[in-house]
Amino acid sequence: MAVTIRDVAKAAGVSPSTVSRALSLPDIVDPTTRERVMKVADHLGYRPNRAARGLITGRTGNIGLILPDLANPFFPSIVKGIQQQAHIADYQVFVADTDEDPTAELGLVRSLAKQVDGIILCSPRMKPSELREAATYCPVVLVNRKAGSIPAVAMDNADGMRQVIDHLAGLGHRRIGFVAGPRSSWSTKERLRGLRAAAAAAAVELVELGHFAPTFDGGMESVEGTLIGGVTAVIAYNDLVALGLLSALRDRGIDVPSQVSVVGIDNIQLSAMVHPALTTLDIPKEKAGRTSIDLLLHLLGDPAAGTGPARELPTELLVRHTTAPAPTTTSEPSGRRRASRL
Amino acid sequence: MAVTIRDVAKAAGVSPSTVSRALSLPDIVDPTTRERVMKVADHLGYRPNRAARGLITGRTGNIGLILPDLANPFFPSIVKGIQQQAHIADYQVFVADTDEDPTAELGLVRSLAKQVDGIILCSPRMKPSELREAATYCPVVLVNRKAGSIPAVAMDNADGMRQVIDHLAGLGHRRIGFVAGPRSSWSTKERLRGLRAAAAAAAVELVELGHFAPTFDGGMESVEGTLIGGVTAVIAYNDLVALGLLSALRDRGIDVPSQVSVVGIDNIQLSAMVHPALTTLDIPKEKAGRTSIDLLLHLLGDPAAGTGPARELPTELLVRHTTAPAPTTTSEPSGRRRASRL
DNA sequence: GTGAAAGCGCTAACAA
DNA sequence: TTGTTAGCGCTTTCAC
Repeated sequence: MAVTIRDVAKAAGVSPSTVSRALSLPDIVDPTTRERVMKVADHLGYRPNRAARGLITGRTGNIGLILPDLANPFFPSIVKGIQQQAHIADYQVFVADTDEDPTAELGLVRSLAKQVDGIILCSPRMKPSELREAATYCPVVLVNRKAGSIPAVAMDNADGMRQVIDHLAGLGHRRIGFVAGPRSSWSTKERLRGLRAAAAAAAVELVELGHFAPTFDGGMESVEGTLIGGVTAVIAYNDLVALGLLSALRDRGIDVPSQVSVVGIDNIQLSAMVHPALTTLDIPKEKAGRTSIDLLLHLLGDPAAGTGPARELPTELLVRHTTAPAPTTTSEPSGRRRASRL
Repeated sequence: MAVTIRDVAKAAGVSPSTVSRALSLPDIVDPTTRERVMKVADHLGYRPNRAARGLITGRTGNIGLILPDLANPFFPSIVKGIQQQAHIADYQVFVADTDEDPTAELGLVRSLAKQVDGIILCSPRMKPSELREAATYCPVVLVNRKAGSIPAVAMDNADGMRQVIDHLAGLGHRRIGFVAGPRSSWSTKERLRGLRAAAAAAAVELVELGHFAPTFDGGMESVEGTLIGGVTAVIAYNDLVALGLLSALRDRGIDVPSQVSVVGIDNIQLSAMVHPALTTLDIPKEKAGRTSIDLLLHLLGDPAAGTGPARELPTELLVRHTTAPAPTTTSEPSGRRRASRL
């Protein structure tokens, strides 16, 4: 078997406890001894068994991450942010994908709870009561969701939606559609709320085009409603939906820049790769990941922490292609502005 | 603290070992006792501490997954495949992203080895000697790589490259470029080898356009070489590179369908989302993930397994848009075939 | 500053 | 079939 703390102790001529201390609390052991132990440990290729350590300390050195769908490029970005910080703090990350199944979330929390020091729930779809239950199993941090006093990292949806509406309104759009995500999505509700407020403030009409899966296919399905909605611009739940919608519009021969403008949310890499590029609301995804784990680690170190308000991350509208509405639909002149094909 | 096996034992009026058996080897315990124990355990919300169990059984119930870059959509697909199977077998998955840093791989293997029953190395960039070392730390399965007798899952690069070359040659292309990935990538070497063989067999000229990062940006950078290479078609290391190249070609005013054909590899979701869609070589990614974990679990159950030959997964060329070369460059007629813009 | 001993939660001999 | 005992690898009192 592998080399244990006893092997090191024996080889270094000290007791296991001394080895343990030399590694965990270097300060309280004699420098000479410490050096020797370190050297021997290194030489033998000793690696502490974290499970054994966890058994006694109650700390596993692992954190869990539960998210709806790794296939949505939005999430890998967050995972990368989390991994970076986790690695620095010497934590390992369990990743679990629910495949957009809200009922799977709580079960995953339960089965993960014992093996981790904390769990980051990314865009959880579960009900508030379940969220509260989840938080009883182990420390939890939320991303893209707020619920009671559970520590959370979210984007500033109100401000983000305002940016999008103001931008489109400024171009002359007066009737703007919103393709919503799943009903169970907190972001859907928040964005809807933000859009309504912003639309009212900008005196434009917001047309709610229904709920769709937060995927490319979901976006394609939303094309019907978009067409009969009589809108000159559409805001999609996220970039994937926006791209699906665009694809379907193109399939139907709708000339996208001139007839309809589409704006996404998330700024996934892909949104800049298509041609023409998609105008989208950037969310600092890796930063959200980093913030969430910072919050969690802070919480673990100081259980009193985390009761503060949720962190709100700023968003930024990336205008890549936008167009004024066609003269047919509104009275606005179709100016020299570029087209939001995508 | 949480409810332990002793709590259950006490409440059920049996010994801890009976509880343990009732849960792990239900067959060898009296049905009546078993029922009672089960009920009490369930009622108390007992969840076995896997770390403690692992300490004694030597099995953690975890598996590790190390991959170069979650931001490349190719990898999340594999992760999803792995997760599915892992979940069924009641395994948790540690995911670690190296950020395309080959030197980080071995370190991750070492730090993960103790906490997992096995590791899946996805597209590892490390040297064969390091790979051999990695395999000494814990059971390892390779994806997109072969090395000695280490169990592996790989695509059939030779056949895949033949499909691509035959397709392009059939359209009349006589001078075909290849934008290679990182030198440290095994796939780069294999694909190069396959391409050379296929090109020779089809009597077309293969122009090696250099090595680039396996990313969108890498693809963009490859545009220079592509332009001076005098090729009518380009095969990219993967879809991301293909998309980057296409974007750069478009930026330079190169009319992509008529002047250059581009073919990708991987069939990431994205390749079907762009317009026009990218012709690409499909790799069964989720299946690769599932196969790799099947291999690993089989290996864990039966240490004699895994010495067999590597699994080779079939690939399939998805022709979405392709074009014959422009008449200027070769003598081939530019037929009625469609254009490989993307 | 260091060692001996106890025990984290669990399973695997070995008895009964 | 079940209980008792020992111990996985580690940390942490408590003596010294």
